[in-house]
Parts: sequence; structure tokens; C-alpha cells
Amino acid sequence: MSCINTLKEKGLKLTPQRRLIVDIIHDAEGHLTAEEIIRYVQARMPGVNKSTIYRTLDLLEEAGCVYKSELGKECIYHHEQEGHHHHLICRRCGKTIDCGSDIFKPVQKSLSEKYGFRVEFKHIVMSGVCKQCRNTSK
Amino acid sequence: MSCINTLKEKGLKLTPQRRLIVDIIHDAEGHLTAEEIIRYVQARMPGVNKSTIYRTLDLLEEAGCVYKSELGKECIYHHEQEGHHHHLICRRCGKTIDCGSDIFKPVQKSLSEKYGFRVEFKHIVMSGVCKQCRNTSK
DNA sequence: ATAGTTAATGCACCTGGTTGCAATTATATT
DNA sequence: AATATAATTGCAACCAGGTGCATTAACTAT
Ligand SMILES: [Mn+2]
Ligand SMILES: [Mn+2]
Ligand SMILES: [Zn+2]
Ligand SMILES: [Zn+2]
Repeated sequence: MSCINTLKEKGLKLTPQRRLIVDIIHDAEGHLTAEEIIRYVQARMPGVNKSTIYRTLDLLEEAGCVYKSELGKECIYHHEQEGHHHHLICRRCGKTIDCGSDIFKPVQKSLSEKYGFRVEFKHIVMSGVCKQCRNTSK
Repeated sequence: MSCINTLKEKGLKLTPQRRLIVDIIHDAEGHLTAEEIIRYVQARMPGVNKSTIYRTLDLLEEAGCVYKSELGKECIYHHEQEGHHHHLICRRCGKTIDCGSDIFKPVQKSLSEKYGFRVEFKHIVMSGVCKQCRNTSK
């Protein structure tokens, strides 16, 4: 909803492609991979070029409407309404666990104190080994 | 030095390409990007294919001889002797700060307690804003 | 030293993502 | 409603990294 207004306020043109991409991100729950977004866009509007989609996603990120992050080599996007959160992904079984945005607070604090450096952690995907897998294949 | 032994112990063949790649990683101080490694290898041994280099690097990582991580979209590698450490990179001025491996301890602890999940943080490159840039462009 | 086995290499092609540029189109102005 | 203009699109080419497969070369056994 408000993404369109944000674009308008920034003086950006409201093309059908952009409207569609915004729609898709609004309708999604959780995050979408770039591949999913491309697929959904082209299903509803064949012929839209992937470069247009990537450019629009960058633009929406720049505007603060979506958050972009990395899952392995892929880019994933989620709507700003979802708020910041992180994921744990098990290297062995692939299971994912969601976790809150506050776990990096101590890191941010110590880096700020030691170096005066402000790090932003947004939608980090952390790889590791889950409880079950740790017990099982011991 | 010991990387060669590790490969030998694992029953892997000691090709000239592999020896060269190991040499380059030994001689380097700090980390190298894949691009640097490819350039150095091909300078000394023209014709070595990039897929060979990437495969060797994966192999060395698998064997625990080098650590692989990501700097932006690029892969970077450093020798295991360097030990685990992390970097802060300023989004505005590009300056980098090295920091120790212990800053993520609190995160590891809380994720372990809450979810029984063990996350490994190795050579993380964190983007943010440095002290100077924060003061300057306020 | 020779031959055989098996792993490693180079090649060609693929993937996700990015970029320069000419053609198109959304918006502002008349 | 028609025009002007600046932004956006599609395209084609590019990039880093990865993969399947036929050829080559490192080790093993003779
Ligand atoms: Mn998410
Ligand atoms: Mn480093
Ligand atoms: Zn698991
Ligand atoms: Zn800075």
C-alpha cells in the first residue's frame, strides 16, 4: 500500500511493472527469493525483463520499502512491515528457525564501544547445526 | 607447508596446480579474493583454468586448510594459520577495521541456550558506518 | 621403467545477478 | 488532447562462480 506512495513521493514513475512487483511483495508472507519474484512477475506479466525486476527491487530497498539479504548465494527480499528478524539454517538437515532481531545487540554494543563503529544486522541467515543433528550424528 | 601434507594424507593427488595455489595462499598475508588468486596463479602458470582454481579452493576449505568467506558478492580465502577473525567495513568511506573472533560469543551463547543451535561465525565481514563518517555527515 | 587405474584438468556451457545503451513510456506542460 | 522530456524498460552482453564430461596426468602395482 504505502510503497506506492513512497515511490510517488520520491518522484519515481509508477509503471505497471513496479506496481506488480510491489503487489507481489505485499501479498507474500515471509521472504521471497529473487527467483520466486521473477517467476511470479512473469506469470502475471510475461515479457518483463529480469533486469527491470532487479532494478526495481534495488530501488525499493533504497527507498526502505523492502529489506534485501542473502541466503547462500541467492538474494532474498521481504517487506519492511515484517520487521527485522533473522534465521538459523541447519547445515545438515536444512531446517530453519526464526529468531528475533535482538540477539546481535551485544555485538553492536561492543563494536560501538571498542571502535565507534555502527553495524546494522538485518535479516541475517546463519548457518550451523541444530540440536537434533548435533545429538544424532555425534 | 602442512597443507600439502594434509592433501597427501587425504589421498589427493599433488598436481603442480595445487602446489602453486597452496604456495600463493601461504605467501599471502591476510585474505585473498578469488580474483586475486586466479590472477596470481595464471601469472605464474598461464592456462590454468578458473574451474580448477575454484575446485582446489573448495577442496582446501573442505580439508580445513583455508577458510572461505564472503566480502560483498565475492569469495575471499585465508589460510587457516591466520585464525578466525572478522572485519568491519564502512559503507561510506570503505575503510576496514579488523576485530577479534570473540565478539560473537554472546550470540552463540544465547542461540545455544534458546534453540540448542550451534552457529559458527568465521571471518564475517560486517558492513556499517565508522566513527568518522558518523560524525562527519551528520 | 611400463602399464593400468583413477582422480584432476580444461573446456564449454550454465546460473544468478549486473550494466550500457537505444527504444519506449510516464508524467508535466502547453 | 498533443508535445516535450526525463526516467524506465528490454535487450544483449557481461561477471563471478559452478558443473558435466571427455581428455590428461598422478600415483600404484608390476
Ligand atoms: Mn525472513
Ligand atoms: Mn581477513
Ligand atoms: Zn539439523
Ligand atoms: Zn567510514
